[in-house]
Amino acid sequence: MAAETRTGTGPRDRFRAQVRQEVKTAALRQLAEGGPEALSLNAIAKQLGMTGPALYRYFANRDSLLTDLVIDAYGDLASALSRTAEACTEDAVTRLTELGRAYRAWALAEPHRYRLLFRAPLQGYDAQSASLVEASQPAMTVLLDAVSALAEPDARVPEGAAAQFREWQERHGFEGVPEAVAARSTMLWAHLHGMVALEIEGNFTSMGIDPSFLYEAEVTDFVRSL
Amino acid sequence: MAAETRTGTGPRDRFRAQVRQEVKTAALRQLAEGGPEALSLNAIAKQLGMTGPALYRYFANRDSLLTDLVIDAYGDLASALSRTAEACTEDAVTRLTELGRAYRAWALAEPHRYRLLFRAPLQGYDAQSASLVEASQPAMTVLLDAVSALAEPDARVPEGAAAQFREWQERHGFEGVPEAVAARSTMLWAHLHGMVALEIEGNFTSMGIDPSFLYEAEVTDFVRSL
DNA sequence: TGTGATAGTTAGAGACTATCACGGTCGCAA
DNA sequence: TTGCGACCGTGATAGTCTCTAACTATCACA
Repeated sequence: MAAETRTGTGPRDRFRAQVRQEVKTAALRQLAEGGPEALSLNAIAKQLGMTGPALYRYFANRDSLLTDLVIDAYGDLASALSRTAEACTEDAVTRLTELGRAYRAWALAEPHRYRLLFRAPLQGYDAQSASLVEASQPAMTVLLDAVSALAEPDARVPEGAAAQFREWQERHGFEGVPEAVAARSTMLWAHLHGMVALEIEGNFTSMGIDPSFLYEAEVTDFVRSL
Repeated sequence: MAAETRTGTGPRDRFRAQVRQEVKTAALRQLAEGGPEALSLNAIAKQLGMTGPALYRYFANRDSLLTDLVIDAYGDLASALSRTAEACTEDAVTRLTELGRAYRAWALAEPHRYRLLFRAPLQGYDAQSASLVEASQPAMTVLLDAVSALAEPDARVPEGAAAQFREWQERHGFEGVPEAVAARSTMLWAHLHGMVALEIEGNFTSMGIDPSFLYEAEVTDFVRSL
């Protein structure tokens, strides 16, 4: 399969990597303009000055390109979050607050990529989904760390749920964290996602409301609840 | 335009209405199986025993059919919620709690329709979007009522935001409700949506976690915060 | 300098949305 | 009852898309 990513070092491999990158860039532009349905391999190829079928030398198919974009996006989100966490040298409360803001900021800056991440990550439940779940972990790690600095580790979690969280943590190497912290982190994620998802889909715009202060309230409420 | 919905009463109009309904039913089945991308007018027509172009007598185009489905779905959600609210004769706390559960239950029962509602309701910002926003109001009304029975009406809301909520309420006839209640209701909606959206996209499944207890915690936390 | 892997092309199958012109049919009014 | 007009459904067609196959040109490297 010529469409696989073999990481060689010859000039041909470097050329290959560059074209792949150009394809992805063009794809992101298309995504930003017309949504994921508008992503057309044909159009991308034309933009890069080649014919449609040439792209299949670089990506096995449309889904494969999308998967690549998703993985990149997870990486970007994670590094944006961890940069924020590291830059914030103050107390744990402001660090978590800043993290919440950074989450929204990233989503608003690149709504099409955010949508790509959390809209239907597992459309095909096959092999790829495993790598997608894998790719989503670093971002979760940042959240977990920030929450665990604040949450009381002994809050009670129903036994069944606790076991599920323990297993999940073991599977992904979050083993130092109490289940209560994992549960609270997941709820924080859900809170942030709820606001952000409604916002980027235009629900607040259509209400004529600027959700900034709602989001702020959301974050501070959560931090206070820990 | 033959594709418009003229509401006459002759036999021809009744036939027309029935075919439109059959088309929508087939569309929902397709949607449930393969997601919104899989919705194919061609396939629907074949299922109903006609050729593709015949469908254009009933719906102007693919988007028009989808818009119809969205409006129907809003109606269904609203009536599911209001049925729950009316059936619950107990105190305001359990009524709001039941409402939260009903919201999730509807979304889990028909994830494809829930997705249709909150995924990209305003893809084209033109005339249709107004009717979509209109269609989403009844469900919001139920939430507002249930929250206003509990929330303290004098909680402070930043002045700018308060003005926005006042305008929004005026536009849609929610005028009896204090702005603080509107703000809290919106946050409740965001909470519910956050959990539900993550759940129906399979994020908890891929974590191996049953989010039921998280959702319960979500709802009770919110009710307690009022 | 020759050879094999790779990049890109054209042609084409099989989907799809959507438009058009045509013929059949049904309802309704004269 | 009859005739007309509105409406339904069809086949043909344009234009889009993904993806495959066969072929050619080119480039790296031994």
